[in-house]
Amino acid sequence: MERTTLFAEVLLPLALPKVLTYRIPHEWNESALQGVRVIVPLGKSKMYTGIIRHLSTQAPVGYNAKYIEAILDSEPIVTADQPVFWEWLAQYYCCSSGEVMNAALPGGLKLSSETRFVLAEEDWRENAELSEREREVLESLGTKSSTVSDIAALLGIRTVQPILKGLVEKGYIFSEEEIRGRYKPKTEEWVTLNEMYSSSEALSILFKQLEKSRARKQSDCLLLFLQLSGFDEGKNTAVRKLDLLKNDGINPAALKALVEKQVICITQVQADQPVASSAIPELPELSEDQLTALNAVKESFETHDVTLLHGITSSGKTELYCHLIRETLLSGKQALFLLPEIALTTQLISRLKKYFGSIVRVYHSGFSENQRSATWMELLRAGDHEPIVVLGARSSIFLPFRNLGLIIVDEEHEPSFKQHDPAPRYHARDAAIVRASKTGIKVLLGSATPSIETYWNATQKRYGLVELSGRFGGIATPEIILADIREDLRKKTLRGQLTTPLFEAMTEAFAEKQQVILFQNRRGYSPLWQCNTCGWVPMCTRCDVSMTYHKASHQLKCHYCGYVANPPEACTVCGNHDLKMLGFGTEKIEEDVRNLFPGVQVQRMDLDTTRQKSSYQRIISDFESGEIQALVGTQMVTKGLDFDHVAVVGILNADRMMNYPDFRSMERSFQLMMQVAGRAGRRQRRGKVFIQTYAPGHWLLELVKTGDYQALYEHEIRERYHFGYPPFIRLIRITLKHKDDAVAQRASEELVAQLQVLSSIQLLGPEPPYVPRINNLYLRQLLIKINRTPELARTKSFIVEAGRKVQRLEAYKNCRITIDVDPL
DNA sequence: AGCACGCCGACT
DNA sequence: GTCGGCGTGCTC
Repeated sequence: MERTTLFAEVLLPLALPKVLTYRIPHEWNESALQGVRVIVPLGKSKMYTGIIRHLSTQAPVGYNAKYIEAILDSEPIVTADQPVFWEWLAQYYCCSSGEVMNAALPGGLKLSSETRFVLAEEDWRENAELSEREREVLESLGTKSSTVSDIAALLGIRTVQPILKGLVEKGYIFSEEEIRGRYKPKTEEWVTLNEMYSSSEALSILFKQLEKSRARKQSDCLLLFLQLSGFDEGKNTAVRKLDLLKNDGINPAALKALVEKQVICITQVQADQPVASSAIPELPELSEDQLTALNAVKESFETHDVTLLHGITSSGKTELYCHLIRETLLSGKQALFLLPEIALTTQLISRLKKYFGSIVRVYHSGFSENQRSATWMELLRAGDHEPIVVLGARSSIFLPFRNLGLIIVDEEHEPSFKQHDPAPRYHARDAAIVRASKTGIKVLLGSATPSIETYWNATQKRYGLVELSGRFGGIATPEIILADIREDLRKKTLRGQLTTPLFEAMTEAFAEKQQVILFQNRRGYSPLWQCNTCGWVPMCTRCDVSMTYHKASHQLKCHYCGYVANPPEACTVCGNHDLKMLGFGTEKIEEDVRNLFPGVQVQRMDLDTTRQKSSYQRIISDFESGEIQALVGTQMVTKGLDFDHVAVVGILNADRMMNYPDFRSMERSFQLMMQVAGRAGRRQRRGKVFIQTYAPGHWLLELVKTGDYQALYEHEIRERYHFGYPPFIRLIRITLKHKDDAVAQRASEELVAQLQVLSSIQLLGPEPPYVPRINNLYLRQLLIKINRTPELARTKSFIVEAGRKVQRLEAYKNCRITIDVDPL
């Protein structure tokens, strides 16, 4: 009889332009389902994990489909709506669905093969015709198998493929594909009684037989099993193998014999996850303001899917979120709480865990692949009404919730919600809103300083808006003081980088056993060295930026490509030894504080001091315990930290961020400064915030001083309207990279020419960005402004196609083009 | 992403 | 010459 042959369109986690079609072996016709994972060969020898998107009986035309190698799941690994969501994201953010899948699935669920080379012929030494390198490879394979990269490292060359190929052909080695799946769900072995022996009669016969064959151990074992399984009470429950074996006189051999006689069966059962205790806890009561706001949010959800909660720092948004989460869980749905990555490693987690206990799952890059895969599988297998709340970074919008009811996006304005590189360059907040809109999920955006776009959506009634005012628990807003750096320069009283007012406040704070946080948005010691004679500046050899001096390691580092060099003894142009340092970073501030306040414990917190994951935690807890009195850091010190004894906060150079050439720089600076200021004086007393500046009269600083978000919004939205920026238009940024500056320029001009035909867009550029060369590639940027048009999707595909057309041209084919939709 | 193929400089 | 770097194109 003729059997149907099935073909599967398989989505692979790669930047492939389309899905690939594979053939399904007949014996798997029944188990090949949409949404299950399969292992497929791709190219010469690699195996990848893919997901079946569609099944068809139609053989593809023009090529012979390869067979799928294995089916990994008996049930779909994704919920039905997920691939649809992926495709939407791929289209919106101009990338392939494979790239979205790659970002969505935790690593542990993406098995792939690794080619390992194994020695086949022990007597290779006899052969005199082997080259030195071949001998070296065979020698190392004598002890253990290796991967291609192992061998490349061993030989110190890159092209090892020909050598290996030669050895395979000559029969000295062979390769094997080892499929590496990193996710191993914890399983336990459970023992059950075979149906045959469920009656007392059958059992007594069995016992007699065992006695006859002197299988004493076996009958002991069986007896104990029956006891544990509650046989006497007429029950026949399964018993954990471990529980059985931990009793004296029970040995594995006896158990094995019983299994062989088919008296009992041993089955692998997925170990119990810390089962979500379905009890949904009570929460501390809300203040009157919070309760009013909570009711307002709920009311708003009746007419809006998305609501913005605008509440200043420590106005108690978290408690409100918790109540909302609780109500969602009570209604039988699940909740997702999105936070910027960095805020996830802090106190908030312990707070939520305290409230919700085992219902909470945390999901971000700090967790192992196995743990993340476990969370994924747990959500997938959870009952529709199982109460679960996931606390996660941006990638948790991809989790397979069965019955999601609420998404909270805290610190909605945070730029880290947007993935920068690699594709998909998605914004988790926007993606959450899209995911929610298709399924009736409610989204709550929370921020003390909402992004201009979000606030605009709220004022346009597209989103609901709830204002939460008043600091929670009677904490006073900090006093903000502008410290004029020029004044200290004139009087020559600048201490290191500290102005007199900041210095004095710090002195007082330390005397009163209070703590200080200093913020400088730049790491290293000094970002710029300059020859005092000729003006020469040490630059990165691969990028067009000056090298930053790091004193601790006594090195010059490029913050763009990571290039490291030794600091020059003298100017390489004029030979003069007179080099001066301009500008300052966190390292310099740390040194200043150490010099100015001997005896005060200072700690720096930036990328350089938190390379290992644990060090971040350690610094936080040392600061919390009071072991450290002064914390000097970059952005890191601004996120999600609450400390009780911070009397003084210093922002060391407000001007740099305000002068950054970007249409969002005022908004950003305002958000950043408000956030840093919020670290001051959490309880008991009013904290002081010093903003050091060369321009104390700047309008933005005045607004920061009064914390006037409304005024900032009014100002910014007018500018955005006037100059044509979001939310009034949509932005797409195209970056072209080429090793030749002129080619990059010409290619971008060609792209402009291609795009000129679109009537609904305006083009800005091409122009070299702020840093015009990174890693030896010259950059050009093109900003596309798209008017609000219903043809957005078509415009985007036109842009993607235009990019491809440019790349197809002979002269520009090795030009790299990246498209960033809604760039930040 | 990884791997093969093909082109070209700098070594035996 | 040929080894090995590097760019380019394809993968069902």
